[in-house]
Amino acid sequence: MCKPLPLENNLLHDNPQQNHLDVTHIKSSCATCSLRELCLPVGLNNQEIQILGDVVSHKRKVRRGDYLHQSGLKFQSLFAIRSGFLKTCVLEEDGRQQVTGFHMTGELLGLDAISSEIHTCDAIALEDSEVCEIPFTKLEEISIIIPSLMRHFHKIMSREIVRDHSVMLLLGSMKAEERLASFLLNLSRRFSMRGYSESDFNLRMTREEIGSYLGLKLETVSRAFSKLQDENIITVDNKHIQINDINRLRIKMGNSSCIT
Amino acid sequence: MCKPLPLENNLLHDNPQQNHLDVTHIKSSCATCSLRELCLPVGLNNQEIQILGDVVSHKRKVRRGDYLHQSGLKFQSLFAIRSGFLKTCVLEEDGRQQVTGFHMTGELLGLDAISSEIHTCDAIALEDSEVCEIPFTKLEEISIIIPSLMRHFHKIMSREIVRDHSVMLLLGSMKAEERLASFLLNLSRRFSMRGYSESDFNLRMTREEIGSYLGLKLETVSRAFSKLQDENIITVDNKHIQINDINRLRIKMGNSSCIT
DNA sequence: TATTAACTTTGATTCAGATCAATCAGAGTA
DNA sequence: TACTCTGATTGATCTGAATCAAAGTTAATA
Repeated sequence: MCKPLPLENNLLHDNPQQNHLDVTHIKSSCATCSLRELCLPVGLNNQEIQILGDVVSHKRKVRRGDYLHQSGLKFQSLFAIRSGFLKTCVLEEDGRQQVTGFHMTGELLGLDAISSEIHTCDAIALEDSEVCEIPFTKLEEISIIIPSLMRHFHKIMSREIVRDHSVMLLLGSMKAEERLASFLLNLSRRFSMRGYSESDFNLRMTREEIGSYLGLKLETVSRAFSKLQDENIITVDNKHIQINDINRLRIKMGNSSCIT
Repeated sequence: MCKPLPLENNLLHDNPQQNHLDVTHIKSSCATCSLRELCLPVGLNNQEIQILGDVVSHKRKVRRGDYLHQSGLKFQSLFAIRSGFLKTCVLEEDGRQQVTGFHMTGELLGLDAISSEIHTCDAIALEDSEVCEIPFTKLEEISIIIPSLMRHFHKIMSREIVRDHSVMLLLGSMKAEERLASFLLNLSRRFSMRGYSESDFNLRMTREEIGSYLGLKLETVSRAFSKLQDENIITVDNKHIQINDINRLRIKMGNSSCIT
């Protein structure tokens, strides 16, 4: 545990090249553990790490199926995922629901709640997970003391906006199979960044949840899986996915016939 | 000109109640003009206004059809819209395009570019517009001096994330007519917040651009307009829209028969 | 003002994905 | 071991939106 993984949506990376600081001097308590992920490559000195450590101290476990936070509740803290896998979803009064994201180690949850100080979506663990709670007021306070942290935080928020835009592109202009290909490639890349196989992984979510995220019905998701398997691009065994030909999968995503 | 409008996605409003500061002492140069929108209700003192004023000094005009910024170019500044109307859109190598938003007075553009310091989308004026350029590095610098400004900036970024999530909900789970209803209600509210009629306005964008934003083809958009007109909910005369029954329009948006 | 180009509407047809339905597989649980 | 429940697959059918096509309208420009 506590290995310094390369992560994509965390407070950790400004850019990948800055990834080599020696932090072996940090005691490996669990709080500090996530701290390493949070502050590592921002280039903090010991004193700054100490300051940040006082903020990011509270750890929390979320069992599979439980809420990390719920829409409508007061916002206090951001959550940095230490381990596990969660989904976020918004839902309307009329019961309409939309999965807005799947989140894994190193990613930061709760950004949407900053504006109104009330959570606007639910975060639910898809497997037993661990998060570090980061009281937001305190984070803002120390941002003033540690400008590089502030800068990094801004980048994380911005990255979330970019991600959302690419989901909008997907939902607005891709066909079912293209959406699934895009989804698998995204997961693949994120697993790979964390040191796991990019071509062999287990899905944590159901077909229905994938469908919600991709704007498709579960049957359509299932059919798209089968289609990709028939073409020998992937191998599907329930939740276990193997990517046999990642290039062809990329082509599946890209070559829209409808270049409207 | 330079009237202090109530705006939704700007540096101005923390919440609507804070809207009554006397800023008549500020000289009404055009830069300061946008400044009033930018800093007003964050509760800054004169000295702080001065500091901010030095940052938000450069004004820029964008003629209809011109780019404010283009995907791929280096990011330097955020842009606060002083007047006019713009669209932002992302496009893939394969020509796929997606309008990610329509933006009006008081809104802030360029947030997506903070993460990579390169613009990830195009911003194009749909009518002659004026923006204030805000060098981002400087904004971050003065955020350290003026914490309430930083806090406000975080809320703006967060609000953009919330907005994107609601577009994802729209694209992922609404039918054509519901999407259009939702779109019109959103415009209506935003015009209304700026002191314009909520029930009578002119669209700045084409059916095709609406379609791109809503994940529909232009013909479908046109048909949805006609349908709403046939039901006497709205009156459509090309780009001129009148909402005759805003409640029924709300129902159109909400009562999905497909509560899956 | 005439001419052209861009945009909008409407109709006919097609098709991708939703819906309905049945079966199957796997994970718990009694 | 059987039983139940949830989730996945596959087939048949239906439907909303895309596509194709043809006018009609508006705005831009000479």
